[in-house]
Amino acid sequence: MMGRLRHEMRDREKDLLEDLVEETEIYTTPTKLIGRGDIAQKSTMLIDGFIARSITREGKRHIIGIHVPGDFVDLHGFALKRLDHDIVTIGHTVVGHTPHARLVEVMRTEPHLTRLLWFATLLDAALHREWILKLEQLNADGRLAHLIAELWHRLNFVGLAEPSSCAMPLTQVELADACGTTAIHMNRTVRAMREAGLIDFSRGRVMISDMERLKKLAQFDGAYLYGQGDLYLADALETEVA
Amino acid sequence: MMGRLRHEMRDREKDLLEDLVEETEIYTTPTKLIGRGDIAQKSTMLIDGFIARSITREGKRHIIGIHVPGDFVDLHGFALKRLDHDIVTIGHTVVGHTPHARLVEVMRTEPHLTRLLWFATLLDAALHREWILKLEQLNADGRLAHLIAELWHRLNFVGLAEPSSCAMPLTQVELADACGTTAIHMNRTVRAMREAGLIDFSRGRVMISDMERLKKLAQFDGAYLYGQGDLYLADALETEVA
DNA sequence: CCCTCATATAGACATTTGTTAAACTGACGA
DNA sequence: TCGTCAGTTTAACAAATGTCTATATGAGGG
Repeated sequence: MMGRLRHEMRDREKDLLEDLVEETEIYTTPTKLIGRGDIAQKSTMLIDGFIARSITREGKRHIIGIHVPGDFVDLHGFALKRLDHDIVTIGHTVVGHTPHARLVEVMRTEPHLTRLLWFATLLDAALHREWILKLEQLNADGRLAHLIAELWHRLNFVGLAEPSSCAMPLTQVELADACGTTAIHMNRTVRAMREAGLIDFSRGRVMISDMERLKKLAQFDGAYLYGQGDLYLADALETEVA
Repeated sequence: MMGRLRHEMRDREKDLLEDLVEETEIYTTPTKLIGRGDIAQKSTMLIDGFIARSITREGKRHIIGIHVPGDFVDLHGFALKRLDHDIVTIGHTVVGHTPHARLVEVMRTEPHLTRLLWFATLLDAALHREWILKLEQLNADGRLAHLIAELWHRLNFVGLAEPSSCAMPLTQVELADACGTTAIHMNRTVRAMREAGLIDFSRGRVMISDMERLKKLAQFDGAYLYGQGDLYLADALETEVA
């Protein structure tokens, strides 16, 4: 969740952030990086691929958030004693790690970067609110459309989207878990949207044939993603340092 | 969202927090305190009553979060440029205000309290995740049960719940908006749960006849509410000051 | 090359939920 | 006291979604 904050950083902070990430790891199969209830000693930065936050209850898995490259996946796990959900990789994934001791050090010595870390968690919360709205407001096709539109925009923010396609390695089961429906109904939904000429999946990518219609179906706004220049306090506090 | 953090504070910080709140206001009718898109100059502390975060889209209102006394309602609005949703009062409500300028001052001079403010927003995010799960996992009766169980526990945290009842001034329409269903279906659900001897509403309160059955129906865990002693970083950073 | 497994697809049916329309209740002000 | 209005309740029907069962497809391993 740091990717979209880069433009708020000074060069020295970008260097600091780079230094925070170490111990790069690669996963090619679905892997649970951190489990619910674990007390993590480090936070995870997603470098390439996708990561889901998920909770399994009554035998069913639910995906409550998806991360794209550039995101700090479990920054909040650094402050809250134990994580309330699992962190699992999707597809081919590369992650870096930051020991919490390093973050504590940053909080002591780098107040401005500390605020950016805070803002990163606030952006997470804004994404959560949009997911709540998506689930309350839309039915299955709208939810799928919304998920695709959101991921395309977020990937586009970090330069990883094509004009009418982007990576989408989620299986239909995972799409269902993220939309609060069943795999079978998700299959119905995918088929209907494909036949309607809206989207198409192939080899881990999604082709978006009609972005406008997709966004309309999803009632997708995008303002909640908070693009550049939307950070308020960053400006207010900037004066203190300048 | 500060209520449950009080036990993490030192006396001086409690005083500081008290000082932050000023300009107390009382509302007896539903009032929109802040609107989506507004750039707020102050944050709102809920002192008594209830407040909902809501978004109206396509003529339908959706509630994406409910606050209880002791919560800092829009702390995030202090960092994000504009709020992504409305803040509306429910029933009889008393709020206090804190100018953002005061919060900026706190961030500069009170690092420990600043962290607690951060944690408060992280607890909000944890609540959001539980709402996502509730919407993905449960159908209407489970969602209502979950909402009631959550609010009872949160009110209990701040000493405002009776053993088998608590305030619940939401109308059935509002309950529906918070559970992602229609008012009519919510009415069906309320009736079924009343006939099942689970709950009963009367005069702005809900009686919980069978808390265990209610929690089971809601698959309610409660761990996500993060009771006392669950803050991790607070301890880690404490050593730095001691 | 075939086997095996995860994934995708499909049909039939049950259940939940949405929609529309209408009536009922209680609080409150004219 | 009588309307008025927000909130609640009910019924009948339509649409969306879940469940169960079964088959098809496609990639990877033996």
